[in-house]
Amino acid sequence: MKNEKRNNANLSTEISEQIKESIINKDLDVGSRLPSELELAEQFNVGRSTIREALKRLAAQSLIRTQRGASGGAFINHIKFEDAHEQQVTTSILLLSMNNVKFETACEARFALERACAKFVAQRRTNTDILAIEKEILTQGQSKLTDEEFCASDIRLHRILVDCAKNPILSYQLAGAVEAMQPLMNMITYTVRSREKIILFHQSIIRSIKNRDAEGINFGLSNLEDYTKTLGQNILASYK
Amino acid sequence: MKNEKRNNANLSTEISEQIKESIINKDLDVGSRLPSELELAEQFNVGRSTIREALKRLAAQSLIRTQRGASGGAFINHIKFEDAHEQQVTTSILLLSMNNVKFETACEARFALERACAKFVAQRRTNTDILAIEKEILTQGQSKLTDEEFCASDIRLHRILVDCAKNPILSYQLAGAVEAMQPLMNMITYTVRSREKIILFHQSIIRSIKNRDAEGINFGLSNLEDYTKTLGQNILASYK
DNA sequence: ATGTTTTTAAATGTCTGACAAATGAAAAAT
DNA sequence: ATTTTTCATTTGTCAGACATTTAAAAACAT
Repeated sequence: MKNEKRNNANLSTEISEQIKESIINKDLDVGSRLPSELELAEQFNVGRSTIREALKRLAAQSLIRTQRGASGGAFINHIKFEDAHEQQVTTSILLLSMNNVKFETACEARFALERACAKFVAQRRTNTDILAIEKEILTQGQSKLTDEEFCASDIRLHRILVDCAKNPILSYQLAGAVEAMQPLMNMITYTVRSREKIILFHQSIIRSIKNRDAEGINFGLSNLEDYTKTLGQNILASYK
Repeated sequence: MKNEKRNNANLSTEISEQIKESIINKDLDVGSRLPSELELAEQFNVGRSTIREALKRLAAQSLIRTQRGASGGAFINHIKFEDAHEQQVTTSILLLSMNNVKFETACEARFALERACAKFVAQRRTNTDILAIEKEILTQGQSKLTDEEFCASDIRLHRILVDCAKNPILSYQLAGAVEAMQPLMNMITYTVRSREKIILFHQSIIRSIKNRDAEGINFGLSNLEDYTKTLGQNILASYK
């Protein structure tokens, strides 16, 4: 960690980039402690506040965590899937809303990715998974649910479905696509009629999951995709 | 943007979360300017350095950008797919390396996601796309390439393939999965024999793309997946 | 000797005030 | 009318101070 090239940008960015590189290149081990802010300030020949701003940048990406007190400091974080999940979803939501992505486009991506799991879901689903999905389907049948609650349960169901593939990478990647759709899906009005149809699709899908029938899962998902797109037609060109 | 609930955590985190919420909820429009650091400090009743640390956190997630000078300040960023891409890849790389994800698991996810694009690639590929892929295949035939260069071209080829689907969400999501694999793939030694086989697979895939044959693309990708997994066998249990 | 309390030192968190540097706009000079 | 200069605003950086947290060391009591 030298204090070379401080060319163009501001110091705190430069420094945070350098430390980030060191973490990616494994020059710094997970769990190890960075020098104290005062030491870093001396090493990089900058003020303490500059170091602090650099560290805050890294903390925002959960690359480090800080602890106060005697043997405190900044520690290289072990990034877990859950940590990354939230940020992934937030970013995806903003990407959808800021880039005028059509409902149809987002829908297409979401279901295409879900279908990518079908093969593994059929192979690896456990009975616990099935119970969890069936519970959501039951929830969705309750007529007292608000549109938001119905939608939330729908998203949960699809999350469970994806997790059935038992591949953490798939789960992580798809979380962005599936959960980022929630704001869009929340704009749909779920009539009694449409809820019934969606639940029928879900029941068809869970049957295929039970039977370990990948083709059937795909078919059910495709049908659901088509129906979701028609429901989304009223959300015209783009999501504002 | 009030200064309510400053419960548990430290102030700068609290404040950055509040502003982040305002951005997600569209209380603050894209492109609009936040109050100056001094004004924010007054509003939140904290020091300027606290505000600055909060803003640095947001900047690290490219939620805002800052400009110096007279009519400068912090502006709500329009997050584009390219902006999010780099962070997505970095995070994915760290997730893979820090969570002892098996090569096989990462490989499975990567190819499953790529296959999810096949249908759209077959429908939407342009002649320009095909030329770009063929160029990479030619590159890969040059024997003078180092393993790293061969691998880089391989990754580029698959990026182009994914982009053929003309769905920015898919491209963005898959970039993480595909490019994050690069450090793992770089550990593979590409013998003359294995390069030849990979190129054969690529040629089979590009043929199917030309013929708009989704099934064929899937088949080619699956074959390539199997072969990649055998190549990766020497990378034993996990990526260290 | 052992357990408890107090003290201490180290580290981050926060505030204040100062100055540097960039930048756009207004004012002045040409 | 055009160019130059000045000026005000705002972020970037630094330095010093104090608050707060925390673990370990020291002091104390049992």
